[in-house]
Amino acid sequence: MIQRQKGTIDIYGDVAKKWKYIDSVVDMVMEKYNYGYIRTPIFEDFSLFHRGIGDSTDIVSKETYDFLDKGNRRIALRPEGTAGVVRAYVENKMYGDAIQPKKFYYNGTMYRYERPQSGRDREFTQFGAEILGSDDPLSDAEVISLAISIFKMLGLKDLKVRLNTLGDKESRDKYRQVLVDHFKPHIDDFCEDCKERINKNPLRILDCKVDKDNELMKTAPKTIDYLNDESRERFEKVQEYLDVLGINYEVDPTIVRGLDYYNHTVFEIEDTNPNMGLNRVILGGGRYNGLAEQIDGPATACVGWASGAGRVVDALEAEGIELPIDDGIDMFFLYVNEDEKKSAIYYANELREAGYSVDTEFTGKSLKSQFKKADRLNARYIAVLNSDDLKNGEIKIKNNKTKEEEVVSCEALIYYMDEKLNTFSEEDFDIDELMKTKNMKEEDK
RNA sequence: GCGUCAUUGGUGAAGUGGUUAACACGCUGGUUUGUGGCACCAGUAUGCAAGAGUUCGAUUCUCUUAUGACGCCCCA
Repeated sequence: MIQRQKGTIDIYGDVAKKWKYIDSVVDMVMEKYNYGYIRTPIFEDFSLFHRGIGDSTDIVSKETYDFLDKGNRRIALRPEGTAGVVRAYVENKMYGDAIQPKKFYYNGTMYRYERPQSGRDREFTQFGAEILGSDDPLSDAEVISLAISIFKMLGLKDLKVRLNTLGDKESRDKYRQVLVDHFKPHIDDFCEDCKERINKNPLRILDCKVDKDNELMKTAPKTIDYLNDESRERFEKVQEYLDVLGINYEVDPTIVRGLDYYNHTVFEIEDTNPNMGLNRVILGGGRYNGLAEQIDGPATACVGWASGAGRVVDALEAEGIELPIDDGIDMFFLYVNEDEKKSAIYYANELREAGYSVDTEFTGKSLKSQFKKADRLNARYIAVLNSDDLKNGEIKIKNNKTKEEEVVSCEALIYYMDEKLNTFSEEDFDIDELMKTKNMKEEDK
């Protein structure tokens, strides 16, 4: 049997409805914040992701999903969304557009050649937002606020925003050296991995799981103490804006980014619900003022984040949040013989064109099993077609909630459904009441 | 790339070196010859991830491969 590829998932049924709902919330909130949808290719030239990453991590050597195509081009499946967006920005010379900065969002699949584990697949979906062309601290605060808006809209409550700054390049380099000086003399007390990290990526020692209780961890220098004045003031501004926006956050000096095009603000949002697995971070982002230049574009100040949709689904699950997903169909048609079947497809089609969700059986099974199916589909109404009724130009409609049956004339079927299912029926929509409140508001003015 | 544990029908699963692979749900049909969701009855894996080996004989033991869960590395 042909199986699905390692680290990939099939999403269907009720789970697919969740994903679709998340997508719709993302679209809606992004639009509110005036971020334009951008869609870049899933595969790119390998060097787009390779460039500037260097040998300090395993990223290139083992985690990029790459291959040679038939034209001997080295292709990489995108491991993240930002590089493609920046490439598109540079290639299409968007830095020349009248409206600046550019604000984009994306939502799509990403690929990493990794061993699957909890919260980690080889193909996964991320949505993300980027602001290209602004260095103002407000842009940092805005993207965080945007992220919180999305998660709030979805109903997530157990959120924790962790914030840190790496400072500018000068501060960053200085800090790195101080950190090495701090750990180096005692590195023998640390785990094998940390002995590697001291040379390759010293910032990562800070979030080592093995040595987290080591005394040197607690006394380790903090990025914040090695910022130059400009970087410090910048970080304070970001926090001021977050305060105005009413966003709770906590400054956490262990949040780092390995790649050297990152600077200044970095942040993560995690779901602290105990039902989440070990991988609780549902969003990560930061400022990457160095990236555009690395791919031969003009120096461009950028900030953004990406969120793993799969982990958001996990978080919704962990918090036990029921999404307002419309379930069920408006009408299910039952029939037994061929003439009734033809009427069923005819009227089903009419209702569908009138905007109702309708289904019917392809093969006439027993009435019993058709009733069962109507129940499973959560049909609000059931049309029981009967040759004798049809001869009289009538259809029997059963309300599947109250079990009441009514005989409706065929021509009036759509009007009948309009009356029964119209969401703007007089019961829920009292125009007089609305006018009253409107007038009151106007009086207030 | 490394490690631990797992893989039995449509689903949840029990089980054993030996001629019929429990039980439950679901599904199909019937009791009820066109009004269901209840009840009762019947049917529903020549098959135990794939391949190889050990054996008189393997779903059960061994090895390889694949996949899954979880962890390490890494996490752009």
